[in-house]
This record gives sequence, C-alpha cells and structure tokens, in this order.
Amino acid sequence: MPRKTQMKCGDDSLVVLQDDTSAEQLAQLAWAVAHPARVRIVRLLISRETCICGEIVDSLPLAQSTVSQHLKILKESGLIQGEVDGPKVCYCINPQKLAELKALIAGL
Amino acid sequence: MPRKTQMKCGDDSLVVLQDDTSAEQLAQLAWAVAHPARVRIVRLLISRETCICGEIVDSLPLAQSTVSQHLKILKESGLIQGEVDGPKVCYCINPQKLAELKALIAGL
DNA sequence: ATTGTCCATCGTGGATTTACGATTTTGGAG
DNA sequence: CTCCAAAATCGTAAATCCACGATGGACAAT
Repeated sequence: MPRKTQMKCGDDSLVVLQDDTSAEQLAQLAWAVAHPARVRIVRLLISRETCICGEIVDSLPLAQSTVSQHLKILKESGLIQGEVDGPKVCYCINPQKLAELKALIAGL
Repeated sequence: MPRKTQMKCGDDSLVVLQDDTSAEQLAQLAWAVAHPARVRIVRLLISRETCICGEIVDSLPLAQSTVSQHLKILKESGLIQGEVDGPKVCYCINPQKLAELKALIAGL
C-alpha cells in the first residue's frame, strides 16, 4: 500500500482534499513504476502480449521472492493481473490501468 | 538520489544491463511524482507559468521544512528548477524534463 | 549594525521499501 | 498418496522516506 500524504499538521479538510484524490491517484500509479525492476516487468508484459509467468524471475537479476514482491505491488496498483494456470501463474498487463497512467501523466 | 536496482545476486552484466538505463531513467522520473505532495507541486508550477516560491508551502498541508525536502527531490530529478530572487526563491518547471517524463510513459 | 523574512539544512523518529533466505502453499506427475 | 516444481508468504536486516521542530544563512529594510 503506497503512501498517502501523512499531513500530521493542522487539518484543513475541505480545501486541501479537493483535488487531492487525483494527485494521489497519479502518485500511486507513478509509484508502481518508480522502480527499475517494476519498469522492466511492465515492459516485458507489454512486449509479450501473451502472459508469461516465472520467466520474469529469470529476466531479472533478483531473487524469486523479491520479484514476487514487485509483482504483488504491480498487481495491487492494478497495472498488471495474474491468474493461475496449472502450477504456474501467468501475468499480463491491464490495458485500462496502463491507459489511465498514460492519461494522467500526459494530462500534466 | 532515488534507488537503483541493487542486484545483489550473480552478475550477468551484459544482457541484464542492456536497456536498464532507460528503465532507471523512467523509474527515477516516475519516483519524483510518486508522492501526492510532489504531484501537487508540479501541477502548481505548471498552472502558474510564472515561478512562485513559498506560496507552495502555503498551498500544502505540510511544514515548511517538509515542503523544502520535496522541492529538493523534484529539483534533483530535474523536473523543476529554482533560482534565488532576492530573499525569495522562485521555482518553475523544466519543460524538457517534463516532456521526457511524458515521452517515457507514453512510450510504454 | 540589527532586525525580520524566506528558505535550506540538521537532527530525529517512525514508517515504509527493498532485498534476501527459508518456509509454506498449490497443483500436477509419477 | 507422495514427490516436485512454481510461486506466494514469512521473517529479518539495512537502507531510505517522510514528517517535524530547531537551527543557520542570505538578503532587504530599518
């Protein structure tokens, strides 16, 4: 769960939170790709339209558990989806979320 | 300085590092806007073409020192620039870097 | 020179990230 | 049923982030 602004200081509820949802949305999606390994994963998933699985692990210089963690983060962001296929798990991009990210960044 | 992949495991220099620079570039820029406060700052700087300074502090529900830290991060990413104007400091966006971020995301 | 404002930086504390190895879970083969 | 491989999860250690108050430095005006 990516971070929200903690705003420990005096709460000015309304004015402050006005367009904060959009900022948080963007921040959350940006955060998902704010790590080289996760960028690589996303790119890999885009290049091969066919979902792959643990080949991701082989394509990265990281331990299996670490990659699994990054996959979890990407899954939670909604950018990718994973479904079990026998003993393996296949991941693929979620085009909608990817488009959303692109739109949010483009709309800056 | 945002994080790079640590890759503590066996080094497979060539294949692995091939397009890693691009992934790191994207990750670095994405990370700069991976926080709601920084998104707000960037948006503010874009909306007012004229550089502002400590109004940024007033527009955010954060302490001055915290905002200064976010500004530093954004400055290090290259997305914004700041120059002293008398006792105040004016910040403005760096259109090139912003374009770079947009291009990298769009090119996903 | 002194004062006041604006901003950066220091120092700190708590939460989060990121990495790893080890363990558990899951589903298919033998 | 048992064994194997794939993947998720647990537990942990180190680094980083993010917030704050307090301090320090730069510049204008008095």
